[in-house]
Formats: sequence, structure tokens, C-alpha cells
Amino acid sequence: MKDDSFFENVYEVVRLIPKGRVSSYGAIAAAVGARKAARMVGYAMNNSHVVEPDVPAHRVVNRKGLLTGRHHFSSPELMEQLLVDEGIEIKEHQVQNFKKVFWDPLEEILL
DNA sequence: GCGTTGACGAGGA
DNA sequence: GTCCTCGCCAACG
Repeated sequence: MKDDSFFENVYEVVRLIPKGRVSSYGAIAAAVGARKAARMVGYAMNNSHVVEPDVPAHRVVNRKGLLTGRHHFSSPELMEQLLVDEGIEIKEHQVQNFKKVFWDPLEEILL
């Protein structure tokens, strides 16, 4: 059935991110029980376009609100474009009001 | 099988 | 606040 692998958990959490909100790799990592494995989350995102349904990796940024993973998309500007389209303000490849749009997966999982 | 890399984060200085 | 170092787990050479 479902693989309880680290990746699957990551994908599931990322898919829970509501529109107009963003989250951080660390927060997701913590949500799956591996707080320090934030690097793995980013690595998992690399496969996000292969998993079904597709994972909204564009809603995942680093702790600084910087779109570090934009280069992994079809186009480097696609990521921020999608975020802006969802109502998120982007400036210099960085999420503005990051603290406001930040969505903590722990709140949903813990729910 | 071993060493390095990687879309990161936290802690210490 | 910034800069450096370690750790975390999986994939790649």
C-alpha cells in the first residue's frame, strides 16, 4: 500500500499546504518527525513532479522565505510566478510577509 | 561499500 | 543580527 517512507510523508504534508500560504523545509521535516532532515525534504521535492498527485513544491521555501529551489522548476521564474498568482508577494526571489503567509504543517497534523 | 553532495536548520561564537 | 560547523537521510559516482 502506501509507502511509509520519508518521502511519502513529505509529499503528503506539502500537499496539505493551502493556497496563498507557504511553508519551510524545516517545518515539513519536523512534521514528518525529522526536524533536522530538512535537506531530505528539498531532495524529495526533486521527485515532486514524478509523484502523484503533483506536489506544490513552489509553496515550499527555506526558513528565510527565499525561493532557493526555483532553479529546479521548468523555469526559474515559474515558482515565484505561481506564488504571486496565489496572492503571495515576491520580491527579489524572496517571500514578503513571510511570517504572515507562513503555514505550519504541525497545526494540521496535530489537528 | 565508501565518500560526497544536496531545494536546510539549529546551535554556538 | 551574521558567519561557521555539525547533523540529518537518501541518492549518486
